[in-house]
Amino acid sequence: MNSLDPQSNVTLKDVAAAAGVSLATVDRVINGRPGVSDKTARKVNSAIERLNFQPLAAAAELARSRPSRFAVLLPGGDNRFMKDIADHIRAQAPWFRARRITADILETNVFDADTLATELASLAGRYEGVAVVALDHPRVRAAIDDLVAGGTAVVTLVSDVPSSRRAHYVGIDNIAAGRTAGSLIGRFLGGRTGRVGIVTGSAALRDHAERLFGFGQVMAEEYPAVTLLPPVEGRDDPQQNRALVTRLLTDTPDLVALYNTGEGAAGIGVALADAGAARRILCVGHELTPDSRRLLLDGTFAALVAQDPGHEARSMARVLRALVSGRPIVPGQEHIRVEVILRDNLP
Amino acid sequence: MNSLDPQSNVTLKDVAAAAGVSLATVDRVINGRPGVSDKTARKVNSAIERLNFQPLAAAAELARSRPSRFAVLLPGGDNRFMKDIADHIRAQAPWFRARRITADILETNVFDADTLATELASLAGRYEGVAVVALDHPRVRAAIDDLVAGGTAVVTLVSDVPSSRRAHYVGIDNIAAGRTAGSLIGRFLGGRTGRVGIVTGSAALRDHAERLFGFGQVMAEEYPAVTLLPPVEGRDDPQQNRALVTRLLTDTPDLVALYNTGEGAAGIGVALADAGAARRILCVGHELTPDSRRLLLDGTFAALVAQDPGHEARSMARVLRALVSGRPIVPGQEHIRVEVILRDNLP
DNA sequence: CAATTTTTGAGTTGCGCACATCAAATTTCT
DNA sequence: AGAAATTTGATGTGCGCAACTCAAAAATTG
Repeated sequence: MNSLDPQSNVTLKDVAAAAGVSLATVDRVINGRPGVSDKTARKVNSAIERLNFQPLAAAAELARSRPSRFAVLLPGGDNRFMKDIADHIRAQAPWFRARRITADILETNVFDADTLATELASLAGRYEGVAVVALDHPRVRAAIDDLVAGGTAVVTLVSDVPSSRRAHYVGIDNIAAGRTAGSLIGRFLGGRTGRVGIVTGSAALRDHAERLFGFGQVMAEEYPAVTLLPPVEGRDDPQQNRALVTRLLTDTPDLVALYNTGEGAAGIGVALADAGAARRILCVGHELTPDSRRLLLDGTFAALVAQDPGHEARSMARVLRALVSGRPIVPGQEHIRVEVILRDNLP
Repeated sequence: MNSLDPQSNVTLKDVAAAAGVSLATVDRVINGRPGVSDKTARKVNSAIERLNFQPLAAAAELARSRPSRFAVLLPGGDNRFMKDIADHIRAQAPWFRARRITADILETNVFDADTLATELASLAGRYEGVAVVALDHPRVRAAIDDLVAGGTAVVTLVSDVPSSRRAHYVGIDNIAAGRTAGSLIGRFLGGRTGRVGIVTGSAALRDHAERLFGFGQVMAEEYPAVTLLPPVEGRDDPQQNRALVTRLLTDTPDLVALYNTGEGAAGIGVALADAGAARRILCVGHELTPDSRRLLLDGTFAALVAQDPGHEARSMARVLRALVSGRPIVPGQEHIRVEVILRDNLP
């Protein structure tokens, strides 16, 4: 038998007794208050180690009881994936409430660096924690760094700004996601040759760009017999995507596959259906939405590479809380997976 | 702007005032204590609704403060996946400790219904919550039902006993997992025909049997040109698997793919390497272990269908806690996904 | 109507910790 | 040495709720 945590009734009082000091001193050490000599601090810390003291989360929370304020900055517009994230954050309401956290979901134009940077700057001092779907741009990076310098915990969401001082990135490795899409297309083609069309939202978005990069990497390395067409930009808009794919289909007789790095799968579905090519062209896209789900079920898309917006919403909340209240982050738990969704493992 | 939880300082006192009753009465209603008339109970409940009262988790926990005891019954032996789960449960120690939960990890022979049933019966009264990797057998089901009848919260882990009264199943849909493996093999074969070998642990295990079922379903429906060989049982043992696969390779000239429903991938890898067929035969297996990871990286396996043991360990803990302390379960969060792992999206 | 039962109020205690305050002890400086 | 600064102790309060007890009020009964 393997007993976890046999007897952990170790309280601050026990620590104080073991260290031969008063409760007040233990409190000073633990909460980093001034006025403790190094010697006593060491005594206390060693007692904590020795007794394996672990503060009771409930009591600490209750006693602290100053509510934390979080802000989540999401792109406006009608991006379905972002709406899903927002919904999952709202679904967390009980979790937030029980922890005395208020979360404001703010919409903004994340595609404009100035707007985003200004918006970020306006949050300083008003929030303890900020999550942002960020554009990777020097001005945005500076705004993030300023927030961090001001004592605000900042995490990036879905799209990262690696060079900034953000404490954490909640999202997937988009290069790996692109590689995964590439491997799926390469494998599914099973030796067939021809051209592969690429529909992307915008090359200016870091996540899309990284997916393209990973995709190109794998195709070049593993499937050199397949030719990649230059990416066409549809801004994640179904109408534009439809027009672009229709043109691809007429211009490219030997088109064998399509890779969509972003949203707007519905437009691709319509274009393929119109051309009667729905199940002849191999399609792989990203993110699970009502549209992409439908196209996966009817066989238009062979697979989706996705990230779980619910997991991201919860991970964001946990990480921000951990950051502002100085508690540990369970490793592994916050790793967002690159998921492969076929018709058969649809959640 | 979308503010979550604008001002939720609603406490029991507020509810009492709003309902025009005393704190004691509110407490009686909320905690189901006797001695409250229907009329007052309704008044209180409506006040709770109206004010959107949500008990502060921390305070409730602190006040309750009777430690909960959980038991986790895992199969003994050297199953790597089970060891991973155990490790992830141990990694939860701080989480458990902070919530005054003690968890005992018990090993037993889950393959023997009598042993397992006896073991389960012995837990009655000693634990508030039990998680068990269960064999689907009438005697085991009866033991689970007895535990539940005695007031113990029971969840099944990894392998379910659907007909029992367990409150929850923490694990994947194994039929979907088998279907996913089937689709991967079918797609990856890309029109090639031939025979597919199946290596299974034991047909007596519900999870393996369900995977076989799902796999067979997809292959029959979607890829009728491919012939499935009868499954061979290797008991998840690398040695046996090696021998079985070696025989398959010599006996079946037109073997094009292998499906392993369980563990022991290492044995398959050795057999394939010995026969020089490592990257010629398409292999799909289950679960991510050091062995399967290696074989995925070196190209022997094309894909793995997996479940996240860390997620399962955490989900089990959350669900048990929710069950014993009557708190809500966040839907979605406890759904264990059927993951597809390629070389490119290895975690 | 009185006697009983049921329902409600009022209050206390404690969970373990954070965060004060004030006084006492100790060390450091002049 | 005395004065000043630093370090420590003692003690209290409150966070919001659970879980009691005991008495008072109301409703039900004979």
